[in-house]
Amino acid sequence: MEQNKIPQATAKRLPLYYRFLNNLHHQGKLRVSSKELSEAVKVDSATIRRDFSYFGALGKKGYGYNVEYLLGFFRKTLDQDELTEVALIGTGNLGTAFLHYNFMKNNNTKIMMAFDANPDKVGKDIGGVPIYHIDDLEKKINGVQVAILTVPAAAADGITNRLVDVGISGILNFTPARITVPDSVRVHHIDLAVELQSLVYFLKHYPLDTEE
Amino acid sequence: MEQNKIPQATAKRLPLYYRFLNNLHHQGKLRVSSKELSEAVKVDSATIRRDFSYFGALGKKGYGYNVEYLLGFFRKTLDQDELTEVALIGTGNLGTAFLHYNFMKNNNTKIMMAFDANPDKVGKDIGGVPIYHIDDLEKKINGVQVAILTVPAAAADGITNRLVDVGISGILNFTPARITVPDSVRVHHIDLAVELQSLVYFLKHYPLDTEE
DNA sequence: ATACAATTGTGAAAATAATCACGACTTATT
DNA sequence: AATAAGTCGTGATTATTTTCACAATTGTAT
Repeated sequence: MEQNKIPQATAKRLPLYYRFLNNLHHQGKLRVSSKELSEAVKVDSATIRRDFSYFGALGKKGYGYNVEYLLGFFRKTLDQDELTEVALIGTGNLGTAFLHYNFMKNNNTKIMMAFDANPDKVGKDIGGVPIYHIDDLEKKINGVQVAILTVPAAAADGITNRLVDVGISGILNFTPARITVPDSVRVHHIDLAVELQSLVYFLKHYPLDTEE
Repeated sequence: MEQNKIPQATAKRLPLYYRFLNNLHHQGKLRVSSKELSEAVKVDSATIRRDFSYFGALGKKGYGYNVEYLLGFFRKTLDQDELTEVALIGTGNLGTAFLHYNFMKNNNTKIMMAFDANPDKVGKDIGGVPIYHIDDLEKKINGVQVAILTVPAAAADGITNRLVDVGISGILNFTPARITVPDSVRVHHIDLAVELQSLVYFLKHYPLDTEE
């Protein structure tokens, strides 16, 4: 389960590579070079070759990479044969956007259930995902390892604690709150206001002609 | 407009610091140490001190940082006295989430207008933001520097080209498409499926007890 | 067969970022 | 005053990530 020593920066790019390889495969493309892939995903070609090299020699010199082979390899590496079950907490607009997003298309990842505090929403479903009341979190979540947190900031800490207690492994946190969890739980923060503000800062302070 | 040499990693954290300083200020806190701030924003305290040090000596040894002073300093540094106007393209669930988000609360950033292809939405407004037809993009967008792109992937390239032609400076891209722009335009990609997939990968392949 | 063009995989170098660790200074306490 | 406790700012170090650049290999064309 661990082919160790893959740099984090590389690991973060793997799902991106995987999706584009899927696209290429659907387009019927048989081979691809790091240069082509580079133009598609906007990552330097040397970086792509380096990333791939952590998994061994996946390509052929003078030829490039066989799309089908590479795709198969990444499917295994990204555990795409095993379904990952996800719960979504908070069915506001952002949460609803996730419920309509078909993660199964490219990734073997499925939102199994959603929770909300609003009784009008409970019992219905969105995008085929049933909505339960947040009070029933402990009763229903049984075994789900990953949670997407799209609740109001004020509710973030309370729900986080309940998720931790119920044994969640990972949380994708879209609230502005920087939640506190034990070391055994992994949290990725995506802070929409920070992202916007950060883009603005770069625009104003960095030359309009270079890097990233 | 450029106090150069701020590392990108630091620049990305500035909006986060700014928001938490705002919180502290609202709570009536007068001083704060890098250690306290560290616990709140989940960034190592040495990193925080280093980040601040790029702007000079903002704190006092043995004391910490004066919240009000630091807040004022960051307000200037982040150009919070100048309004940043934003346009949002695509008022699906994700776009609507942004329209309800009050960026003005902490940041002097405002979504001035939204665009959509659906005639049923055109002419209405969401969260006080008027919705125009996407065909009127060139007519209406006049002068706006930043766009948030929350359209279906298939529409991303076409709209990007139109935004570039109309002289946009920055795009916050939420579509899975890796859009192509000239060097004079800055794009930040936030790819929801990749974020989710990447979290799952880390869970399965990295020891449940260490870093980040 | 041979030559040419394309493209990988990777050692080495460079760039970027995080962390350690401590001297210097500030405030609080006795 | 003197001492103790707290905290910054930063030189130095370490870690991580990106990029360069090229020998080795492959496929294609003649």
